[in-house]
Amino acid sequence: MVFLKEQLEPYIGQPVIKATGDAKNIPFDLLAGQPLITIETFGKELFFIFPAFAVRIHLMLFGKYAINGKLNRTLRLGLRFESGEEINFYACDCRFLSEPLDNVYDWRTDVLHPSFDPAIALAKLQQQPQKLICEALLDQSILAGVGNGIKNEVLFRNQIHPESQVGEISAVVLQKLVQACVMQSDAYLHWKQAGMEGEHWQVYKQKLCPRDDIPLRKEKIGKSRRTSYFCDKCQHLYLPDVTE
DNA sequence: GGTTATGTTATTTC
DNA sequence: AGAAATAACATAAC
Repeated sequence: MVFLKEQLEPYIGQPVIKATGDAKNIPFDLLAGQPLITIETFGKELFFIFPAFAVRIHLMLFGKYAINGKLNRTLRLGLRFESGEEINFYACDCRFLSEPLDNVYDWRTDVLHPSFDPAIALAKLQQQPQKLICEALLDQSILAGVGNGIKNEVLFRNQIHPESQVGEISAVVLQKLVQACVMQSDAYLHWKQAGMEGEHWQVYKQKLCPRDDIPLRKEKIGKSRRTSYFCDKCQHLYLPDVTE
């Protein structure tokens, strides 16, 4: 969402002339005339901040947007600005927030936020020792913004098997993983900015392990059944010692 | 044409 | 009641 925020920065300061769409819980009439104070992001969420409220956008799996254009589908939320330019959102989740964002979001958990605090992420990971590492990294309350691609890349690059249990991984290694999530998220943003999205995945959506050319495993792991791409040969599995 | 997929929340079930 | 499983949403690509 940071990528989208950057593209929308020209609209900051402009009043919304008209708001349209089929989003529930969005007061389209109230939006008209409101000046866009600023735009914020938290993980995969984007916020349009107005003087007395905010509008939250989450693209989920299928969300799309068009800047100064329309897509051939049902409009969820469209904002036209004073300059005549507009932003249109489709198939996304929109919410109206009347509470200050600081009361709802802890910016220190957002991997791309300047105030991200790795010590908090580490502590939260250690509070869930039974969790599988592949699920823990996707937990938005621990590492907001980390998605399935970044999860797979971070685990491969640190040679950690996705089915490893958090409690069996040392603090030093967990710390490395947290750091890697930040670096990988940062790198992903740079790829997007360079228009080279998808060209830098080492394992995500790939067939062969780049280290030794053997086939990668692709499996749905854990309660959330999200796909993990991994190499059993390169990635070490940390499990409790069952020899009693 | 069936399955899968950058994700999360609501509902149902136990 | 509360945890855990399942459904729901919505759309393009393989």
